[in-house]
Amino acid sequence: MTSEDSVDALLDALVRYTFQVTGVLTRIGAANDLSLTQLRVFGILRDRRPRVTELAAYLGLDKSTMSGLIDRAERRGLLAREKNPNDGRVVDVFLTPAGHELTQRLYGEARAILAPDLDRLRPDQREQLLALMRPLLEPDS
Amino acid sequence: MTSEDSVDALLDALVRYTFQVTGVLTRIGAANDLSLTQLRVFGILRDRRPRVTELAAYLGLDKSTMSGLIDRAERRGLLAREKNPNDGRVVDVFLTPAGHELTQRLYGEARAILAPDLDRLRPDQREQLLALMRPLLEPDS
DNA sequence: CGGAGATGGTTTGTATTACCAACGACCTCC
DNA sequence: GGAGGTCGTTGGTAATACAAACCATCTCCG
Repeated sequence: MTSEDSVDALLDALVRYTFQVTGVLTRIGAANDLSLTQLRVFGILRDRRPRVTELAAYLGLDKSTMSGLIDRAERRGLLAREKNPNDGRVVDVFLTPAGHELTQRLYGEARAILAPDLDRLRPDQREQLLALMRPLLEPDS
Repeated sequence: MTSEDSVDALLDALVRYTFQVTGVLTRIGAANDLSLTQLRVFGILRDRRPRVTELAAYLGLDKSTMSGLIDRAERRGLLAREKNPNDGRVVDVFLTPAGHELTQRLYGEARAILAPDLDRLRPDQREQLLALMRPLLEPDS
């Protein structure tokens, strides 16, 4: 059962760290009039162009929640909607240049806050951590 | 600059994974009528007995937000308030037995969902990941 | 002592986030 | 060329979040 314990301890650390990062991101967002959810939206849109329903699925939110979320961000010129040419029902969502810029800037701020932690790790440890983390980001989960 | 890149890539992976875990926790919470924020509250209270302001500081929330949050959870018997005997202004917050039980159960659910990912790592990799992660959880940040 | 100022938490008011149910537009497939 | 399904929005309600104003309590200095 040592394997069980090792999973438990790791899970605990991951969740704890997740909350910690969440706190940092919440503060950064607040400083820029963005909620954590909007930050998550932007994080997803960085390298994707999903339809509304896909976006909702990624975030675990209802599609009706997405409407308002997209509305407000669109009104601020940070992202945009576009009817999918292949299917008239579908609406694709994507970052505007201003949205990309803002996202980049916020990631920069996050970096400035979180990086000092990571800097405490040796370069080879960082590589190791990254390598260990990659399988956790696989699409299947 | 390879060191910079390594930090960037790692930070990106961490944030991405954080969002992934956040999604999982949001779903688990929703299945139990709890918001992500409440989950975070319970996560903190697992091993602490903070005053309202401390709790707000941990979460990056305003103290006025905490009042309602605590109200609702208290009404459900999951946590409780108690006047601090040393300072009449201060209100300490802590989990009730029912709250501890629920928190335990939810962590069990999170484990059931996230553990399969972690199981894909070899035991020694898990130890390694945990060891690498520990310094990130130090109090200072 | 005794009050002035600071701190801790709640209350009030408003915007955002989130769900569900119902709807209108569009697609699919027979 | 419908019937039924899918996609996104709208309307209604509750929870979440902030800021400002408030009362109670504590601190500390005269």
